[in-house]
Amino acid sequence: MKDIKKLAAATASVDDGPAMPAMRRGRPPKGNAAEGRKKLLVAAITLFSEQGPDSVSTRQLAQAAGVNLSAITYHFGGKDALYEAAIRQAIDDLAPRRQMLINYLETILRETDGDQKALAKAIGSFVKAFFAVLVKDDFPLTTIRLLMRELHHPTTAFSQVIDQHIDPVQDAIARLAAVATNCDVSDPQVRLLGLSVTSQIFMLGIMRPVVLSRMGWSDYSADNANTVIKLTTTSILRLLGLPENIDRFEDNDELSES
Amino acid sequence: MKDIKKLAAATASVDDGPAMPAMRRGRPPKGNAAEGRKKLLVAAITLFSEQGPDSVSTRQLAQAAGVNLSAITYHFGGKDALYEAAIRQAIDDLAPRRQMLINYLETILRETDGDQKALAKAIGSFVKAFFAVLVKDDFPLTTIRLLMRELHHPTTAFSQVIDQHIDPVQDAIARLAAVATNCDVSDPQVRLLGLSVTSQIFMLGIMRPVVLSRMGWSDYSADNANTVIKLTTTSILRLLGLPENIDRFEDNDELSES
DNA sequence: TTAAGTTAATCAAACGATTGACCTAATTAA
DNA sequence: TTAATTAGGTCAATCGTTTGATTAACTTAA
Repeated sequence: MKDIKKLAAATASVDDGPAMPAMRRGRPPKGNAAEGRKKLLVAAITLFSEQGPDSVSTRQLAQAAGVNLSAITYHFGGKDALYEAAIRQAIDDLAPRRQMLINYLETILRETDGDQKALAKAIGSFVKAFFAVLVKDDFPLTTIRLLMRELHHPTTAFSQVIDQHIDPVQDAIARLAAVATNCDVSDPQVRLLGLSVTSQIFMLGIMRPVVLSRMGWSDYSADNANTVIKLTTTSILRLLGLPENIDRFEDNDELSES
Repeated sequence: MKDIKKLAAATASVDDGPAMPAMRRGRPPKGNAAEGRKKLLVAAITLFSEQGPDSVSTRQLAQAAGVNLSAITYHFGGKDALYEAAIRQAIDDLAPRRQMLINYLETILRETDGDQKALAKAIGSFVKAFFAVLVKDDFPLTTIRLLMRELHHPTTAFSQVIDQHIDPVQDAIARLAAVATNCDVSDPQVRLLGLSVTSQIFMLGIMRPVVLSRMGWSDYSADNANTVIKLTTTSILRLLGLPENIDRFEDNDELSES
């Protein structure tokens, strides 16, 4: 009975979607173990960065990963567990860049050493450099979007993202804000200011459709990026109460002629 | 056959969930027509403000509205159509407040008439008044959240929200930003600045879990609100390049009207 | 032999939508 | 005036899909 069914099914072969390199069966050789697991994590980061666990189906995940449906249960135990693993993976993937960012900010603080003017200039350079990195092809936009989504729609993974990604970065930003505003790092206003400054950049991503619509843009490329960088630099310096007389604003801001 | 089934079902009576006032049958009297429609819209605004159409089921909507499942199809044609109707309703519900906000901003512009110092003071008062309104019980937080969600995860209703809610308000803010920075309203920088200023307020809502976690708060009440208002006021004035002379504490705003 | 992993088939639950029976105010016809 | 009809709406039951998860058979390196 069963054998008949199986045979029939074996010859059936419906659609396989996009031609995938056909997962090899059997036990994997020592070196490349749990390959399906990795493929699932990559697919999960991509899909969950756009849609949230409720709106992404296990079948979508499996197909995107080129993996059998049951691999999710086998490797992670279920969809929700896969989501948490993806968050964890995202945090780890970002570790090098996170550390670089923190080091950069610490370096600025160390090298400007309280000189407001120098600090302002360094931050201006930083914003420019940050956006330059942001538009590069290898910038992990998707991974970051996943974490942002988790922060916006918290699940059980929330505190992990806060503890291991947000807090370290925000602490560094707060230290910088403290120096800029001549306040103590422990001052609540300084922490909040750090978030304000950060939101100046992230607002462009979070409210992207609104910004593009308002500006009449279709993306952030070329000239549009320059407009954004110019304003963001000014905004951040102003938020921090730093002088902004550097290379920019040759036009009508400081000297009101009318 | 069928009659037997129906009778059996009639006496079955499983669970009805929370005790609802039991929708009356028959044709409604002239005055109160389409009552179920209205109840569905209210429930839709509430549920869709938190979860997005994909994650809210028709059964959830029907139960929250105290209405039969098929009422959704009957009144709107389907879940997606109900979502669009809810967006439309939200836009209409916000019309009075939207107009008041725009009028308020226009009044500020008219009455300060280019005086930067007066403008700064008026904006300071505005922020204070805005937050005062924000925390009142009748403030339509849920309705606004629905529109924000649509902007963040655009569907077919996106352009409606932009055209009828965002653009009018942002245009008014841009006019104010133009005066504050001595630029032309058509200047892209001014439009972007308007969005920056707005995001200073909305960031508190969008990134609420992050802000609360970073600040060690459980909500925005009392002292926490004061901290927020203080920083937001300063931030907005700085973003607009306006003087922040004002004594932020124990200063009575001229418009105590709410 | 076992350990590690893949695969098609299958399951119960939940999903959006539809149906036909039912109910009553309003309208029309006799 | 009253009886029939229609308009507007509710309701339980049901349909076909999709969902997340499980299973048993299969495959190959260790």
